[in-house]
Amino acid sequence: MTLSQIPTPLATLIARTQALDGGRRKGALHGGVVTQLRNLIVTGVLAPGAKLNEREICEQLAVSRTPVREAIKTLIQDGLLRALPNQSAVVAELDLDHVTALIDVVTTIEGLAGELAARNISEEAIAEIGLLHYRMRLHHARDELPGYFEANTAFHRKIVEIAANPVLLWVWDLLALRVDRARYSSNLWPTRWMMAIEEHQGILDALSARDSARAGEALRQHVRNGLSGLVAALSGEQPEPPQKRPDDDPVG
Amino acid sequence: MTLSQIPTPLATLIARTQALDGGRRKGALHGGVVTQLRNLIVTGVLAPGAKLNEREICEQLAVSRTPVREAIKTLIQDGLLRALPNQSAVVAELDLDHVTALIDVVTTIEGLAGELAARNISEEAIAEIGLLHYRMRLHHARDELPGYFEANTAFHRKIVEIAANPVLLWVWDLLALRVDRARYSSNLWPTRWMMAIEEHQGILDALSARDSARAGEALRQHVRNGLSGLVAALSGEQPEPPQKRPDDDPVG
DNA sequence: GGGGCGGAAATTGCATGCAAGCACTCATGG
DNA sequence: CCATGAGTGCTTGCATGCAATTTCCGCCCC
Repeated sequence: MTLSQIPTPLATLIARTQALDGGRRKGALHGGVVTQLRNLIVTGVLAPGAKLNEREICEQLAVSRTPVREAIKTLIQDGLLRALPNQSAVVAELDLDHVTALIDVVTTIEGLAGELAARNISEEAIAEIGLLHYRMRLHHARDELPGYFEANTAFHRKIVEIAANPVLLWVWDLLALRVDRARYSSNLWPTRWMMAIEEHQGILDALSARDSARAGEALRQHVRNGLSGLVAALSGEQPEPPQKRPDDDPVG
Repeated sequence: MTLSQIPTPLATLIARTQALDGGRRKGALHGGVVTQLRNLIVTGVLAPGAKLNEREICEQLAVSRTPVREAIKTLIQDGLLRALPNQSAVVAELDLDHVTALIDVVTTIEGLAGELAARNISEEAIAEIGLLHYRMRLHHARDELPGYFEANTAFHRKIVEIAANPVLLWVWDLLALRVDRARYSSNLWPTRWMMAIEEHQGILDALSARDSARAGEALRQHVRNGLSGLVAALSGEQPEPPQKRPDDDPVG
């Protein structure tokens, strides 16, 4: 079932983002296509298992096949797509097993980041983290989920940046793609908001105190809690059984 | 300084590997080019900072630019190359800082792998690990460094496989590229052989006993020792200080 | 002699053309 | 009615052509 057979939200979403001829600098197409497709996959607009037809993407993004092909290769490397030989790449499945597997790895990585960050952190960095924390609280108070998401990602990434370990940051960025994807495909978050904010406060405190062990442990707990809840949510709701497709229900 | 200006070991090495038209299956060129270039980079044949001229690679590998371009993009994703806009990709530097940064991350990842593996390990897997351990001892006894390298990598990767966490394996594979690269660029290993083998024995014992904590700790110690030694070696020899550039030394 | 500048060659980035392989259809036989 | 197989169209994989940008070189000016 290709995208052209459904009302193709792909088209509308891409159209809204103004294709990607904004900059028109020479080397911008490849990166632009990667970003576009990545967002579509992470946010779930392109459902797991969906086939990516190069030709269609070319038309929607108004570019030729070359950058699209390269972008697809990139996303395969990132693990967001699966490659089948001589066939369309498909959006990688979001197995429960896979998300479960993420828990241990991300927990470990973020724990390490917390430990390292607590050692290196400067007053300025503490202030930046605090700023992001309060941005999150603000978004929470206003019930602005997207803003909260963004600030949350920035908060965690900032900690990894403070850890001042480029390899760690690189790995974290790769993992964050998958975490975000899982996060977007679940939508029970309000229940964890309060708890997450308290945990963030604890992390901030530990970092401010430059307590390496406590920061690491706080982050591990926080990440494990979050991802475990996410897995629970996914295992409870994700089966998405009556995801009625418009061309079903032949009676109507 | 392009490759064509030096006796281009690239050519000879690639020629020896019989280009890559062996299989001639349709979808084999891209992967083949990636593998070729990756090996050249990891083994150090392509020195850090070297520019990769697409045209030259095309000629040497006897393929067109399309698969080469895609392969370069892939290697950029892997962090083995750095992309400059509208310029040739260059082989990523092998900063001491970067290798140092690897220590913490790889240590943590392998430690996690050890913990998980110790829980899941089957009798068959124990035997496989033991087999690899003794293959290493054999290669050590025979002073066969390449064989030892290979078995060593297989030993560590097998542990990660036993951990049965696909995300962990994915991350490990990515990190292994960098570790191998650093390892190839250093060449003091004989001094650590004996110690490494003892440590491997300890890891094997811990895994056999299904002692998760001990296995994790043994692996962490082992990896940290190895990588620290590697950093020490690199910082001692690698600075390649009198890498006299022909246009230096205006006195001469 | 040194530094700045103009132009040409070379290189990357993107678009397109062509062939091989897979999927889908439909007819055919059991 | 179901299984099977040939034919056709579509899709990917690779090769190649064209434009923009960088780089390199020689030249000119100071």
